[in-house]
Amino acid sequence: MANKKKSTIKDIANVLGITPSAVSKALNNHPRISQQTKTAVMQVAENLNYQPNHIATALRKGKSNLVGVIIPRANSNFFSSIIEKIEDVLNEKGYNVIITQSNESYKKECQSIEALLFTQVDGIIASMANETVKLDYYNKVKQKGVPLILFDRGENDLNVDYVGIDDYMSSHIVIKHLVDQGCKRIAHIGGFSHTRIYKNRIRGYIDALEKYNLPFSDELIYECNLRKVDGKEIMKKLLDLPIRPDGIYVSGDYAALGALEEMKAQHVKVPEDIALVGFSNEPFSEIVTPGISSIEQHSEEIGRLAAETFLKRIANPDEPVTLNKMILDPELIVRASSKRK
Amino acid sequence: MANKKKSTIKDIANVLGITPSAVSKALNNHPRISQQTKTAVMQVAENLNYQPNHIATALRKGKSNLVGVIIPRANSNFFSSIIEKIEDVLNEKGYNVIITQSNESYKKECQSIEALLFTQVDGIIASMANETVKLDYYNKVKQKGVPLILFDRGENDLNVDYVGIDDYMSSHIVIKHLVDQGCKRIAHIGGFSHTRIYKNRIRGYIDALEKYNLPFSDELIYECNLRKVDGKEIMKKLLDLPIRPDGIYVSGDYAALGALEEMKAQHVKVPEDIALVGFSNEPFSEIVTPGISSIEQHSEEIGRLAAETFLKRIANPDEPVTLNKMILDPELIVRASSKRK
DNA sequence: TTAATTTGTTCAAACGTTGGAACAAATCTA
DNA sequence: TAGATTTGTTCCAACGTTTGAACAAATTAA
Repeated sequence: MANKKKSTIKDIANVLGITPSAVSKALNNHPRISQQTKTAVMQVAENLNYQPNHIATALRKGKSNLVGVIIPRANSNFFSSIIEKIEDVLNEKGYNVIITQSNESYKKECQSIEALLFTQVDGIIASMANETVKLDYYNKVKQKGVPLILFDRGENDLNVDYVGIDDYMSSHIVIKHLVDQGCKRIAHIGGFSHTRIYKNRIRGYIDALEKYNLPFSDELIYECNLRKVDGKEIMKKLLDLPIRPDGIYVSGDYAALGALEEMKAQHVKVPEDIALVGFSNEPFSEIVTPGISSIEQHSEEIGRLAAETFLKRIANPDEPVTLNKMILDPELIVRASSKRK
Repeated sequence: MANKKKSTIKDIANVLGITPSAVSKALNNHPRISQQTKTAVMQVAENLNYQPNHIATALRKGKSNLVGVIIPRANSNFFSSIIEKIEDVLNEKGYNVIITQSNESYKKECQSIEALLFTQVDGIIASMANETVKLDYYNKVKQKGVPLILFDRGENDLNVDYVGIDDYMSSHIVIKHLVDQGCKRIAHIGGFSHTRIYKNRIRGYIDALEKYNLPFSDELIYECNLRKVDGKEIMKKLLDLPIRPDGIYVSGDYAALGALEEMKAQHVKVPEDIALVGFSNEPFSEIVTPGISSIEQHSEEIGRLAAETFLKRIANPDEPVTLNKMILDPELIVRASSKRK
């Protein structure tokens, strides 16, 4: 039969004929407890199969050792490797990680925040949903004094720590590459510009076009949810233009895939007729034919930095929180979809 | 300035000049508390922006309202939609979900279990890592009386609730389809047979071959980690055989993708020369060219059932736990990679 | 009118752990 | 040898909530 009843610090104390607080101190390696009792306590704890009650500790200490992570959707390599890294770093320090998905919905995101605050997490590491424009819930987190770290999808106005890549620069890198490959008319399939990262990529795209003296017009730029279907449909419109573009820069690999599919369907040669570059280097991008060139965002690095920033915040709770941006350099992985030479 | 100090039940009691226990009862809608005080308490709670301290409740009640979910890797549509559904169902009932990834590693999985037990979760819903053969840690969960529900990657020997599809039947469906398409020599790229689901698929494959009087030999079957590279390498070996197979059944879409890539590289026509069927219907499977036929596992349904089973367990804690398998029917999505007619 | 019941609240202990204050015993200092 | 210091432990209150028992007041029953 399983020994259902859990043993507590009290049980250990009873066995040894000492007080619970002595046991507690022994377990926490308090300097004033003799080595002798410490080893005795360890021994008995082992025998009784003692497991500390984390909840009691949390109540007493006023911290839960839980960190909440909010992501739009786990269903991408980018986010799942960030999480993996965050877990690595935080588990090391005795924290557990609660992951919730917003599914790109503002409402679900608010619920997640509520739930995490309710669970008394010691901090929240989040990437905002596409839909999110109102910052009220995030402000609530800040107000409660719960450390908040944003990554990838952030927002300057919140004035908190942020980890991400340089989106503006990414666009410049992509456009330069396409220009180098001989593209003269480059379209952009972007995310919605109310999300900061997509806005920056759009800005970067427009500025880079100007820099290289390329034509820009409204018919060359689209904003969407960046799902595969979105890429496909927008590609359709782009192919219907009187003058087709000869290069496409897409802000997400799923959408790029959709675009690629449509081009194949219409027998457009990639990259000869139209060169294609995606974003975030999903595993399938290297798999499809032709492989899709894409921007690698160094997700592990982002995860590591986000976790470490949280730890730093916890260590210095009095330090005032300000906008603290950690910006990593993007890297373009060139594949067949844009390699003409 | 933010009002840092959190208000407690005591504060409400002080304002109203009643005792904390009256407040607690009012908040919990105790029948013996007058409607009058109830509304008064609600009012004050609202004013003070009172947030119940979940940890204190957890300590007092002996339950955390946290449910742990262990998955091999979030990086697949299958797992991320299961999680989404589990969250849906459990949030509804006031539970929060802690997600951890084992990354297919036994060691990481054990750590996850430790961490979840340490966090005092009220139950664990898990899908086992590929690597896992020893069940000691899962037995520990059972022994502690923490409800354990397995999905997809389960193990009969644990004698707990299990939700998954009929893997044996899946193989039969796939083989029948390939036979219908005229395949005479079908190979299988499977997962490691020490994992129950992969063993069942292998058994199904072998039995189905026999049923249709098709040749079987050791050179036609491989076990691997089902990553893209694995599929690619094994495909290489299959193409080097003196007599090539004319149909390939792969136990995972990533590996199927690798196999497809290799066939394209060697100018094998798919499905004319070799027909291909994958498993788990990842989003990219319909995207690539040719689209990969695949088994749809009804992930939302699996998630829903797993969560509901947990709730049932919690509601009837005294009911003895036994092997309780809930098996869903798989569905083959036929795409270009295997459609010859 | 008295006893029994119902209603609304308070009391007190508990959940398991922690940590500062208090205290006795042992050791050191001058 | 008295006083100061160190060492090892106990004491006690606290973290915020819950809950059964107790109790007084109000209501009902007989």
